[in-house]
Amino acid sequence: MYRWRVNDRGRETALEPQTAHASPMDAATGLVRLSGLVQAVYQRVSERHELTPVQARLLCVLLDGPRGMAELAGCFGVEKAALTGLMNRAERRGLALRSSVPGDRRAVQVTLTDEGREAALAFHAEMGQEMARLLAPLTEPDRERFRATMAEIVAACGTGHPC
Amino acid sequence: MYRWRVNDRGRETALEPQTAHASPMDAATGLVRLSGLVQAVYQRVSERHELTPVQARLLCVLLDGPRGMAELAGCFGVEKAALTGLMNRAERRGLALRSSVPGDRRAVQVTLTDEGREAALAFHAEMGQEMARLLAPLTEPDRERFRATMAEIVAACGTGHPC
DNA sequence: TATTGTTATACTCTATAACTATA
DNA sequence: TATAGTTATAGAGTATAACAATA
Repeated sequence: MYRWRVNDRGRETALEPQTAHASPMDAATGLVRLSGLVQAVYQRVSERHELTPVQARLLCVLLDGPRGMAELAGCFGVEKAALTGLMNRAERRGLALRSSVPGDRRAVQVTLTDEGREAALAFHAEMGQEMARLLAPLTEPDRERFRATMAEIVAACGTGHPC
Repeated sequence: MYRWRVNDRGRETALEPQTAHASPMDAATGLVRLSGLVQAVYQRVSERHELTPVQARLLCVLLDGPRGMAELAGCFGVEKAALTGLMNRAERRGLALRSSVPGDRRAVQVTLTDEGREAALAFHAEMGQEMARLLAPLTEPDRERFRATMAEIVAACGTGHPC
């Protein structure tokens, strides 16, 4: 996506342009590529910690405190039925567990195990390092400006901000 | 910037609600969140075109021209066995097809159907619009600077850039 | 022997729909 | 009735390993 270029004849260019960037990358392409980079790192760091990306995300959300199943489903933007399987696997791996909620006998509370908390913290720390490495080529002023602009975009788009 | 807003009585009020945190969003968090935003849009646009995100990506890659199965697998960073199922579904939906390669009777060439090309172009166009919308809150100079910085990051990290 | 692609199997993630239990 | 969560079923995407055909 957004990697190809169509020449002025409306024909696709051949396999060559992998390195030749005569025209600068447009903003849409930059966003998609940057996002792809971050996702790739996320997956790689997850694997390094023997987690799937979704599990890593679950653990990180739970670092903020216990959550209900429906709450987590809303967090992830998936149906609550999907959380059941997700939690079954997380529980089987000893990363999180369900406990009953005193006031409501329908509800369960999902909490991290000690192992899950350790994994979440380790994952989070390593992601921080990897993201810093991604920004390492920038000068400090550029980095700060980039950070502020990202924050602005996220804030402006924060309509449905799940978690 | 965006820290103050004038209310309907003409008075300046701080807008704390969700965005004005005591501590600003750090760069790593910004990258992960921004990436999440882009991925969410990618998925939403894919669904709007009755594609899965992976199918949308496949079609967009194929806009550059025919590709072999192993080549596509490398593109996607997955095992070639995964491409078989991916292509089976794409072919079943009439988006792409396999054809034989004259010089090599082992190989197949994957090409877009007319329908697949239309879908890819429509998807690509809409993604461009959505990404522009994401950047709409920025001032023009900020947007240009942001674009340039993204390009710099992607270029610097472009060691393994698949496609 | 190396490469291209497929098949078989298993697992994760997700959606939908129907269901139970509780509020 | 509404809410919290589960079960059942289906499908997409992926990995691994074994395989076929061709180079």
